[in-house]
Amino acid sequence: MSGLRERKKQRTRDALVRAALVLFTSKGYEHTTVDEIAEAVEVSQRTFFRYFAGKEDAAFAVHRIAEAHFIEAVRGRPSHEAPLEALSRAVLDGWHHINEAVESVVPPELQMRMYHVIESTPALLAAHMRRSAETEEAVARLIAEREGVDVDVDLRPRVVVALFSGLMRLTERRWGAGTDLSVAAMRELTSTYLDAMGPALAGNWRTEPQ
Amino acid sequence: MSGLRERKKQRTRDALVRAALVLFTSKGYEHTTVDEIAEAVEVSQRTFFRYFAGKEDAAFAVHRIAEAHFIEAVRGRPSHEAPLEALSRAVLDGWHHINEAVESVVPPELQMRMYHVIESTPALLAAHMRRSAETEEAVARLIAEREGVDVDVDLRPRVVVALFSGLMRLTERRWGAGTDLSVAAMRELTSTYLDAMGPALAGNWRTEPQ
DNA sequence: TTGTCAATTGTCAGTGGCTGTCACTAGCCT
DNA sequence: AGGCTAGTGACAGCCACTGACAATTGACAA
Repeated sequence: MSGLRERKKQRTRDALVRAALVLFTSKGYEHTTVDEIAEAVEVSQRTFFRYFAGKEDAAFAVHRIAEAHFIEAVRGRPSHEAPLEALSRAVLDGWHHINEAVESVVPPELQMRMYHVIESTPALLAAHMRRSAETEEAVARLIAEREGVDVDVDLRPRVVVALFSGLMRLTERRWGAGTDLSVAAMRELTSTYLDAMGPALAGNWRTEPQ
Repeated sequence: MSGLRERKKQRTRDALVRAALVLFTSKGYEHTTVDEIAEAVEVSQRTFFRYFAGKEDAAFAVHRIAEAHFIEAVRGRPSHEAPLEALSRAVLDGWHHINEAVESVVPPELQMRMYHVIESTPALLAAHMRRSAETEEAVARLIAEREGVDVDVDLRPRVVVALFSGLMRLTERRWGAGTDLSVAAMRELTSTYLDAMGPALAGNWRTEPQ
């Protein structure tokens, strides 16, 4: 199964991710060079690029795990839940499981700080948003499947997901801007914003201030 | 007013934008080097970087104009319109004016093809989404002002804008994926997706298929 | 006009991300 | 044991981008 070769490879990869995150969160993403990451793990720069497509790729190594878990969480929602409900619960319930999966590679606190770095580094934020857009497409297909409609004919799957994603990006942004970077804070923000959806789409805000 | 110096600068800048767009749309963004752009306008590479923060910045020179126009369009909406209505109309009506403003710098057809390049170039798509996020914040403040609420207390401004933006990104993506890159096509897609908002958020899709 | 100042530009040198190539080492398989 | 090959290091090179300094040129006053 897992020969010496493969295990060594996995260890090198994990070490690179950890070293990268430690450096990114301490000196900042842009002020960290690939050479420094490679040196910290005692491999050549060339080897770093054999594991990661680029510096950016290393920054999202952990994030990738979280995304995969979110998709699985959506897939696991009981089919009687309405689309928006399923998405909301997948996010709210998913956070704990995501953290479990992640901490086998890096300490959770490091990952939380990395979120902050991503949010405050333009290049990483941009990459993050593009990645989210890709996830969006996958989730839209999932929702379509759940509801038994054709994603290329019925607009609703992509529309709910687009609306939901817009809201989640807002939540992330507000979470990153704050000081409480805990999972609990994220959960609370998420439901607060979800609850604000209805009122925000209401026709007239002035007759009934919130 | 506009001395020789300033006019010359403007001409150089416009020439750089045009050269960049022509090259980006013909050879692709990544296969175009800054040297080539500079050479096409007969300035040094260093000069290019004095006009633009980077290659990416040149790619969005036109886009920037469109964004500013959208914000103005929102500001110009009569105050009796509900927030979502104002945003929708600003986009739908805005397209024509945006095109007018843009064509003084580059031919509209070139700009349309550039949209396509942005949509299909990961690095540019990422940058585009980050830029949109910044616009989002500005629009949220505008809406808050319109409705006379505090953007840091009332969640609704940011929420409508987040939802609306999610939908607009979806529209852009679908538009870019299609073959009809006309303004008319964009307008039609926009209202189609806007109309799908209600049904998509409805609790149960199965009882009443669309 | 002409001299002076300041803005604009070109040149040069250097950093850092990223890639291709090639030889070498170390795990794997018969 | 010995050949095979994945993984690696070393080196060279491309390109985006930046800082420093010198040359040029428009602006403006004497």
